[in-house]
Amino acid sequence: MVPGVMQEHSQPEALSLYDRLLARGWRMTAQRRAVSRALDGEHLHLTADEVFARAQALLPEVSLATIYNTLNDLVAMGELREIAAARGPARYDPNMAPHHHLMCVDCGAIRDVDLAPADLDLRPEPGHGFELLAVDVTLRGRCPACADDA
Amino acid sequence: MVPGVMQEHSQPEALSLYDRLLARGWRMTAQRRAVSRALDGEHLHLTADEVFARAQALLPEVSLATIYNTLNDLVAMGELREIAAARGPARYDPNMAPHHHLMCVDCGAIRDVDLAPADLDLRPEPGHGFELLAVDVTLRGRCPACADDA
DNA sequence: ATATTTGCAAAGTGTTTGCACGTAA
DNA sequence: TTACGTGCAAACACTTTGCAAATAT
Repeated sequence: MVPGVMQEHSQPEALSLYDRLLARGWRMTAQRRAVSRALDGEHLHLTADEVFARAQALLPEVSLATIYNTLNDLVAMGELREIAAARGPARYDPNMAPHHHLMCVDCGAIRDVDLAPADLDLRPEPGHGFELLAVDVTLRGRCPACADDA
Repeated sequence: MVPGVMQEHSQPEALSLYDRLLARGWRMTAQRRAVSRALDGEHLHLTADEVFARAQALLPEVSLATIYNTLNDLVAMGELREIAAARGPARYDPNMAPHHHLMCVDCGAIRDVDLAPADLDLRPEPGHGFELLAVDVTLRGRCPACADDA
């Protein structure tokens, strides 16, 4: 695969994070390449530490501070989103397509859920004068594995 | 108003947090009274520090550690909930009736929203085998004040 | 009387920052 | 060449914890 070359017929969303960053002309470094590759994949909801571990596997000298810097930059650029669901360490999701999350209250496992956002966005009522920008939905429950244990 | 005496015709939700705690036979101390009174009111979404400030106004010797202990106890008891929306310091909501939140992306102000939970709960589909327990909805937008500034 | 709660201060997480050095463009 | 990214270590914000003294029941 040739980085930076967009195929005419592919959906833009199909590009990897790394390719999207190149396409944007983002100043590329070994560290940023390691981070963006660490975030490659579907249904990923990694913490900064997990991204760090994956990035280190690709580039052992990378530092945690750089992981944080890069994650923050990506979020500010709109190429990554911070998941609202979790209380502890922040979790990051490279899938910018609209979707929501289902989180296990016992083990913290997160799955993607493709609820039609229309279910909620259609309601102009609850605005209270707010200009509505986004709707975050987090479903909470017990995953099959934890349900068995209980 | 007589604490601990439940009126036959009032909805149980109408009791103040303090009264609910008494009714439950919770071991009451000056500190816990100060905290539960600090949380009295509608549409409150206080941080631990804010609860601390309000509790100090009622009982100057109260400590922040006790605020945290008490808030955690109340959450564990199901008498208080931690709002998922916020990233920084945790925010606590004494209103246990089902409702959601609308948060200003600029100033962080939070308002309650009474979306019918049925809008989402009706969908058995996205369970992926999970036993669904709750649905958190956070609407994000710009509040009237911040919209004017921008 | 005694099991529980409190306060303090210290430790623990998770994240950010200042600054000298390194490097992509 | 130089504006920008990186690494380190220290600082930071928030929360939890261990233990001795205080207290509700």
